[in-house]
Amino acid sequence: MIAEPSRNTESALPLRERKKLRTRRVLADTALRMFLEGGFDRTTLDDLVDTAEVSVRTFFRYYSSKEEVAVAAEGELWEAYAAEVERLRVTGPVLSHLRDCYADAVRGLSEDWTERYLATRKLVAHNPALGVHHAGAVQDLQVRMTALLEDKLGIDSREDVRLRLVSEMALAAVRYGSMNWVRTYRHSGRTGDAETLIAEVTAAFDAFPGALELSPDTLTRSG
Amino acid sequence: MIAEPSRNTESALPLRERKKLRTRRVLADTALRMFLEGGFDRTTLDDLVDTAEVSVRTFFRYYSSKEEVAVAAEGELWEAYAAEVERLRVTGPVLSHLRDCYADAVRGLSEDWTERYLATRKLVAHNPALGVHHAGAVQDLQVRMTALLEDKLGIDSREDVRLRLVSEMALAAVRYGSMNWVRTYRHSGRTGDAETLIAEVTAAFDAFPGALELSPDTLTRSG
DNA sequence: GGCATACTGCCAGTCACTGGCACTTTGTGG
DNA sequence: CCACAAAGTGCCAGTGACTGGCAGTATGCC
Repeated sequence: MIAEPSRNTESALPLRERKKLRTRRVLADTALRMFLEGGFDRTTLDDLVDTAEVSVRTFFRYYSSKEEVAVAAEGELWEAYAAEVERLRVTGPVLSHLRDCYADAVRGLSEDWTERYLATRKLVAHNPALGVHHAGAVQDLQVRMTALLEDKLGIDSREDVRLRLVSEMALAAVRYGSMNWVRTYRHSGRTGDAETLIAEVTAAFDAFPGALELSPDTLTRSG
Repeated sequence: MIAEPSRNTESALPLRERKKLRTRRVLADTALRMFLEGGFDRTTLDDLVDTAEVSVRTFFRYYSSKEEVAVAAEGELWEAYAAEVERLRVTGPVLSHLRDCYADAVRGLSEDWTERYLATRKLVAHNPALGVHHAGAVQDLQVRMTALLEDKLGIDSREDVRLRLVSEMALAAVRYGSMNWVRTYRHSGRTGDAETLIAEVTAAFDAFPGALELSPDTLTRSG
């Protein structure tokens, strides 16, 4: 649920803050590596904290669960996405706006994020418990984004059905686009790139009008 | 993830099966009652199984987690929904088809289901852990429904973006509609009724075209 | 350098969840 | 009616995630 601040301000912080940031990062990196190598279930928290050289108690001051540290990279994305939606003024169709915010958010992430994210997604794909946690995080984001849009547009989502549906659709597009992106790299050792991810997600956003009309009669095989 | 068979066949089963069904039901009912009265976190599994008069070991032969038994009523709905989608042939727009399947599924559930479902949703609303579990269950259902539609329509969801988006939209409508329905009864002791639930969800389904165009310019306050 | 504050580690505990084995109950065939 | 196999259940002794409390240590501020 909590993510690193953006990359450019890293070194201008007081020593204590830099240390915390570093611990946070070491934990996430170690976790990702160990979970990928030894499996999420078979790697115990004790193993992890020993390797990362912190105590169990400290671990829980940084991450609220074993699941959360595993998907830390994804958490960064959600933070950035929410921040971008909060930052920009809405012009034009809301759905297109959310599509563009996603692209901006991804572009603003640190250099090595793409690789960590791809690894995270592969991990999630192999583990049901992480899948559940992932679904929960997306749901949280959706609640958060709906609240942001309510403020910005001055609509109450309880009165206007469309507002909540539009954020549901946005997250659906994000989920679906990323899934396709991950699939591209499955079994290949290649590292993904951010622009391809953005392209996949954008395509999913833009496919909404067509999806509404999908029916067995009008079915063309290729779509 | 597992639900009771439909109501009409209950008594025609061998003794052993009826006993199992009864245990399953006792566990779900007891859990719902105890969690509502004493809180989900503060009620331990030991408390629950003592009251339900089964051993811990047996509990886990019926439900895979404390969370699952708490949302058993919702599990029944997902089972029924998936079964309905599997049963019926798709005619006309897929989204409308999924909307109608939902209505049929709800109508096919047992008499007291509505009340249990409403109680379940209130419980979920108060507990983050249950919210996460709920999100995971919806995600599972979505994967399952996508697979069903792939078979029925002969499309590969990896090739045709629209197929997966349509099931994302269906589940979004279901989520949103039920949320509104639950909100109606919040704080009131009244018990909800199934037709109102169906009406809310149907309205959400039908609001999709409008949601696509939602923009700050074309905003009418009422929607 | 001294002090308040924040961060960390250790300890002991709770609780969800699991494998293994012995026991009981149910359905079945002589 | 009585075995006998199969299915269901309970007990026990674990493992592992997570938490509260307290004492020790480091950092930032004067």
